[in-house]
Amino acid sequence: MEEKKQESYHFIEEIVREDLAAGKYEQIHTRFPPEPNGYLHIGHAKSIVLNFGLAEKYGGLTNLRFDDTNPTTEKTEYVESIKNDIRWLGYDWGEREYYTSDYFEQLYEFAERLIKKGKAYVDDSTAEEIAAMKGTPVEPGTPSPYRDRSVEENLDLFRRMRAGEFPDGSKVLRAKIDMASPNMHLRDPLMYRIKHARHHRTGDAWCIYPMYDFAHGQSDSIEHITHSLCTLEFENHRPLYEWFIRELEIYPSRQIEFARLNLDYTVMSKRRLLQLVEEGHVSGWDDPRMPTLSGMRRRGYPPEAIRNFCEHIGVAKRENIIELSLLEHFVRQELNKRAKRLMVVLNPIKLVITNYPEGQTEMMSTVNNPEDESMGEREMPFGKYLYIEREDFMEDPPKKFFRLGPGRHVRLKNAFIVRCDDFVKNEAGEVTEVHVTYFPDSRSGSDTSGIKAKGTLHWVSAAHAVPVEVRLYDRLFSDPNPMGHEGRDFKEFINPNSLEVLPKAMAEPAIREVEDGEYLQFLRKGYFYKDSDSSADHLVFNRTVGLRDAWAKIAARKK
RNA sequence: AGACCCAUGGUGUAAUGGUAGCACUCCGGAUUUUGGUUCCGUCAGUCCAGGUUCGAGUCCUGGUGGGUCUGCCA
Repeated sequence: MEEKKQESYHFIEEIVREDLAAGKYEQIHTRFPPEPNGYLHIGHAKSIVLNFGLAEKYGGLTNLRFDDTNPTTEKTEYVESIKNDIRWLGYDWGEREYYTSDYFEQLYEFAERLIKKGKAYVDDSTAEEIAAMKGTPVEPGTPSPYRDRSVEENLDLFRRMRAGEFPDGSKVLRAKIDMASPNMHLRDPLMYRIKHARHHRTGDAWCIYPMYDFAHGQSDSIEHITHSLCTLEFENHRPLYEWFIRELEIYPSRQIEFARLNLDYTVMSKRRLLQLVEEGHVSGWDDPRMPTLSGMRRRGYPPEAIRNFCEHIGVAKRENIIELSLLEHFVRQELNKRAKRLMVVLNPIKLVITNYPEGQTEMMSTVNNPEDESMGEREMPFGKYLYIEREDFMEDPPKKFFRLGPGRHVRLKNAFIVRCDDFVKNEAGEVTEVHVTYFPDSRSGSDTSGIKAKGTLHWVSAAHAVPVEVRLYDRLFSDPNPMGHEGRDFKEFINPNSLEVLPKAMAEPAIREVEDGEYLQFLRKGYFYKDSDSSADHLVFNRTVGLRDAWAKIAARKK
């Protein structure tokens, strides 16, 4: 018997399927509409995957549209980084790259149309007056004294606004809807404001700019977007979105809202991220600790992992905070398949093999990736003096410690089994050297020693070691929800130890051949990625994410 | 205070009136020359109160809790 597993779809996909089944559209058309005023973050990735993914799956199209209606915050620099990030995620918008600013003339014409219908008017009130007359959710607003200007006067004034006759803030164009609506967005919302500012694309052609509410839905309509997907905070805007479309009698795009992505131990708004950058809490938008796509790329997150993550978190209307461990799960899943294994000792301590001939070097063969035979093998030099991880030796180890301690045996990965005989301390009481004897007949692949070693250590030949800088990262905030504390600033929760620099880790010689963009695993230490700060003689590696670590859990529990 | 929206294990998400399932996390075990990977398993959930129904996580009513809105930002 074949058990058919019922596929389930999220509510937006359900709507799309119903619309398609009902023949409402021949094909769906979505759009990803960033404002070019900052860098994309993982929250945008959810929207990108949703919009592009849906269209891809159902044979539709997705437009990339820059929502550039505010000339004072937007820059071409951001346009480029946004395009770069979308491409990196693996999506292609083809020729469909649009700008709301391309529609300024059309939007202006829409506005005149509403004025002529008596549905829009020019208001000379100040911003403060308009705010005061707006009322509150429980008290109706009061109509502006300019609300009943004639169509002719409104048209004349609006044209003169466009012509640049009036200074910033002196006049606005408002939709004439309902000053008593319980929905504040319907209390004569602003459509246009005067801004004598240079726009990054239209230059000085305009001095009036449409507001979001008078630009977004209309742009969707112009592009014949069938499903306009946005986040929950626009829910209250939907009646207005529909009002403009109805009054203008233009293509009826449909707005559907879903819950934005939140991750624990970080913040996810451009404003907050900008603050972290400007105040120097991080090195930039692409700091590897940032939840930006550029930060994650620099840290070594593969785009496939981010996509998988976005596809698995679901789409719903309920507020959520997703655990970072879920994202890390997808990162590890991807990296485990792909990362080239290397041996790098992060905190070195010297290991001396007392019975190994002085000056001798032999090559040890090791696989580049046990998960992928096609990645081949490489040779590692082995000698009398090695580096091992400081934490792999304990003078007085507890029971479950499978590593080195006086009298204990351990396997040096892809080499020999050694027994610890002795160790050397300095005046400060720190262990500086560990002395072992090796068993020549225990060589990997031809072990006839019969000795069992419970633990396996990574190592690097001291004579061939390449010093590198390693950067370890922890979560940016020490609180799972830094924004969730009323009356407290999110920056109070910044984790002061989110970056740890190890200036002199010791790597095997193969580290020199690591290419830019290559995914790595430093054996037993985690996944790593060459940082852009690297130069030929100074290599820097970011730890993308650690390995799951059963011992760390046991050790932590003991305390 | 008013309108709109939301409520399922620790987290996220399914179940479209008919056996509450999946993933992550946690915990335990097997395998392992990475305390990794892989495999197996355990614990754990429908906000509350009524109602409709043979049957309610699902529908209705009322609560409670949370979110959004009172920007010439998007």
